Amino acid sequence: MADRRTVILEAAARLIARRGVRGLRVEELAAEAAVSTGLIYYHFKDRSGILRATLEFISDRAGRYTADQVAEAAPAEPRSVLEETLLLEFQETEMVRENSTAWGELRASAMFDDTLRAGLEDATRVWNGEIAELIAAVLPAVPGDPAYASAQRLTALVEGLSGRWLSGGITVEAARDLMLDAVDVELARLAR
Amino acid sequence: MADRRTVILEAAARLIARRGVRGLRVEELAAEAAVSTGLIYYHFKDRSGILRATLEFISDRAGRYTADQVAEAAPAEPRSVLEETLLLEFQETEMVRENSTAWGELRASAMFDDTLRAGLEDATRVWNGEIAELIAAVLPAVPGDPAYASAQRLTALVEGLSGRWLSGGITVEAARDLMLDAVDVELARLAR
DNA sequence: AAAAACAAACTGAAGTTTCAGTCACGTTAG
DNA sequence: CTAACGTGACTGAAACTTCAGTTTGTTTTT
Repeated sequence: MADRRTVILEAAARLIARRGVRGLRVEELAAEAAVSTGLIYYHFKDRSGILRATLEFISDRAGRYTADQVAEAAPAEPRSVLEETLLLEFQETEMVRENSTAWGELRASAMFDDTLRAGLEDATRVWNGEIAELIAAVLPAVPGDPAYASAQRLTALVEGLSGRWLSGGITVEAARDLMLDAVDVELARLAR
Repeated sequence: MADRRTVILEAAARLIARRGVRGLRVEELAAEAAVSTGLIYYHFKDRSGILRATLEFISDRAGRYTADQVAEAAPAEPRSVLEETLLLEFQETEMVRENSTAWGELRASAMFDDTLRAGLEDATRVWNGEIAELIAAVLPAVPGDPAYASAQRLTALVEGLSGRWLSGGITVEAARDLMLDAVDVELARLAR
């Protein structure tokens, strides 16, 4: 098993997904990680330190699983790579749900906690960049700027749709359909 | 001045926008509304009752200010009515920022609080319906279903972009530009 | 028209619970 | 040996909720 620090972070991600940042109790985190509260303060300065570290942990993990799954798949046309990558965020698996929920929570928390903003922005920029590159792979003729704008819209839409999915407003399937159409719409526009 | 119950709700919206749902303290709410803590429990059963009532209050108010501002404006082409309506959510005014922030907070909270979901879904459905109608006004030939799907994408995008705006990721101007292009993209697709 | 009864709105301090953070004291690996 | 790792009971402040009682306004009685 991973070292205790990692165990704590995994537990934090799980708990944030289940109860939200607002509902994260240090004592409960200790129980979930099967660890003492003292150890948590040994590894992380304070509650907000836990959150910051968890954000980093989650975005690392998200980056890893998207990269993995895309690499795993048979070499496909650029377009379906783009679609698959965006759709990875809409799956009924524990890890995706966990990551998405926690991500949404941290995004929401960042509105009131400056210390979270920097990390969130970096992660968002990286994500936008990845999507922009995938778009460029589909339409090499398109200059970078419009592609990046499309990427911003698509990733923002992922977040918006995730919010609705996770708060019970729509099903994963509906979210996937809406997302696919959005890709279609954006590419058609860029191709013009 | 409005009755005390309303005063409390206005104060709650202000405070949620300033400190977040998690940061809402009943005592602070009492102070902000210039009211005793007891009165809050007199009008709302408990803390979560405050949140539920505030959600309702906010979505009513949002409905009102969009309707008002659109009605106020000189009769315009349907297309710009649609654009204006969506852009109303991206303004650097106190009330819009307040509504958007509080809305985002409540959406996030709904992921973990079932009692908030119903209200949120209703409000979302109404909003989608309004946008779908505006789309139909621009393109009367388009059947309702695709128009509603476009509306869903556009409102989800509003939420996604709002999240980024309010957590400092992008400026209002950037959000507005991205939004306008999204309208363009969606309409172009529907017109096909 | 004055008094009495009643109800709704409201107060603020006290009771209770919850929770982040600490500390004195083990345990283990190098 | 010792430094890093780890424990869990404890603390104090802060927060939610309750409640006994006051004020204000309305209705009924005499």
